Parts: sequence; structure tokens; C-alpha cells
Amino acid sequence: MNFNQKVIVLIKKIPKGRVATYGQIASLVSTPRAARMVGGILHRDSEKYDLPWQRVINSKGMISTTCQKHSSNLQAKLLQNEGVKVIKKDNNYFIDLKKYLWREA
DNA sequence: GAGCTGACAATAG
DNA sequence: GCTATTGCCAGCT
Repeated sequence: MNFNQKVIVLIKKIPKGRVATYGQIASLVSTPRAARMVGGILHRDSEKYDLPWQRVINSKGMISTTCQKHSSNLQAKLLQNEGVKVIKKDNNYFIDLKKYLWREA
């Protein structure tokens, strides 16, 4: 299985109401420093594979999307809709990882 | 076909 | 604790 496919499978495993970090996903596919790829995959294939891209954020718990189609505003909205508390700060959104970070199944 | 860029994270200073 | 550099692999130009 390719790196790309592994990431997709993992992301689809993220339960509703939880969030995972790019580094976490990367670690789960045995490539800790490939966090960038995770983001890149979401950027390209989020709609193709119907991925819950909103459940993937950076290690700081901050939404760092640069993608306008998948804006941080939309991401925050989707997360809150799943019961995740999203904190808005200085035009950026933060998630409380201590409460909502996904623990691999 | 070669080089650059990208939803980031870890290591070193 | 914070800033700077390196690593990752696939897609695009």
C-alpha cells in the first residue's frame, strides 16, 4: 500500500467528535516527518476520497489551512457541528487537543 | 525529465 | 522557550 493510501485509510478512521494531528497520522504510517504529505493529500484528495479533512489539524491544535475552499472558518464550523469545541483567537481557530485529540483505535 | 512547492513536525542551536 | 534548518513524497509547472 502506498503512503498516500495509508494516510487516507487512517484519516477515514478518525471518529466523529475527535481530531488528529498531521504528525500523528504521519507517525501511524511509520513516517514521522512526513506531516507535510498528509496535508498535501488532504488538499488533493479530500473530496475524491470523501475524507473528513476537518478532523486533521497541526500539532499545536491550530487550524492552519491555507486552502480557501477548505477555509478555517468552514473547518471550525464542521468541527463544532460534531461537538468539538473550537476556540477562535486572533482570526485563527484552536482546538483543545487534551480533550479532543484522537487516540488511535 | 528535472526542479519546485506544499493543510507540518522534529531536531539542533 | 523560541528561532532556524532539515526531512518527507507526490503532484505540478
